[in-house]
Amino acid sequence: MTRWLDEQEQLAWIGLLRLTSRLRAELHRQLVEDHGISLADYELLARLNAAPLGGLRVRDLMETLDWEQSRLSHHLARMEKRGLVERRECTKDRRGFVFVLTETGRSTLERAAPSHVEHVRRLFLDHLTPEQVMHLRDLTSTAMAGLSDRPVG
Amino acid sequence: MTRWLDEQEQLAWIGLLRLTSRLRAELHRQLVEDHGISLADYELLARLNAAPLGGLRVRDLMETLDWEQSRLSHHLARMEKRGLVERRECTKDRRGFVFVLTETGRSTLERAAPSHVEHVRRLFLDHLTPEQVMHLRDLTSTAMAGLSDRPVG
DNA sequence: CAAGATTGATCAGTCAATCTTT
DNA sequence: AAAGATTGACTGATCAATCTTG
Repeated sequence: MTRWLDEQEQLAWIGLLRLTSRLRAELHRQLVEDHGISLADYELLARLNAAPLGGLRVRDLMETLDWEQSRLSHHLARMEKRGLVERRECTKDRRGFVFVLTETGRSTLERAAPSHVEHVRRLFLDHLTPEQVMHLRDLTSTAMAGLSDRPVG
Repeated sequence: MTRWLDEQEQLAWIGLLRLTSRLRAELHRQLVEDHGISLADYELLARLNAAPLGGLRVRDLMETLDWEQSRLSHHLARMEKRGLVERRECTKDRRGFVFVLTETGRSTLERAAPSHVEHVRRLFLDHLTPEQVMHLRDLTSTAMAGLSDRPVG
């Protein structure tokens, strides 16, 4: 009864898992060695930087990063200690906090970004045709949508 | 000078990272809840099971899983304690070890596999067209090749 | 009580050092 | 010395419990 994966499906699926874990590992190493921040740090800094007013609530960060609440909370606490982000109390809703980049956080991101993006290209995007990039964009957006609106069970 | 990612490239790249981390998380949770094993456990059991004689050396597991040596070593030690795999000394090369599935390991895998594969389909593959699956297979294989034979620096 | 978020315990992954056999 | 693999210490992620405000 089980609809097992045929060889092509297996190649696609296992390949996807292996590819992304290798890419993450390489990009992580590069960031740690060259800029002293982890890939997770980078992603968080980048989201804060892209935010309209340079700050986001924990709730919003959770959604854009797709992290668990406690992971985010622990991570923000560590980054705060390291002086990369700053915590501010929420004016409207005193349950929440807004996190903003510090000057150190912003300059670290600005120094790291060019080489990081260059690595993303060299390790990955440069090996694809423009059509493949467009296919990938469609595929990820379709698949993410499929993941979100599936039945509760 | 930096070749920044345009909007389409960003959607493809960020989408890929988010998609795979969500898929991993969901599949992991399902395996833990339903079968008491992690996604990492599953992958390791599956590789051992697919091996010609039901066993593999640590070195070979490292390559097919793309894990660090010490991660694999720690993981194998834990799985050995839980009775999922069994360690055997290598006859030809006494530096190495061969790991094989125990009866428990094999039956755990056999119970977990159908629902796991079903989840991979429902969460991911079912949302794609057959063409998209073939594109993904090509893309991952191209990208993995590109990752491997890049210059040393 | 629900929503926003933190805390502490525990477990998995990584790095550097080590041990044994070739 | 190099290859195959393990170990211990440290960092990061997850789970359940908790705290505070709405």
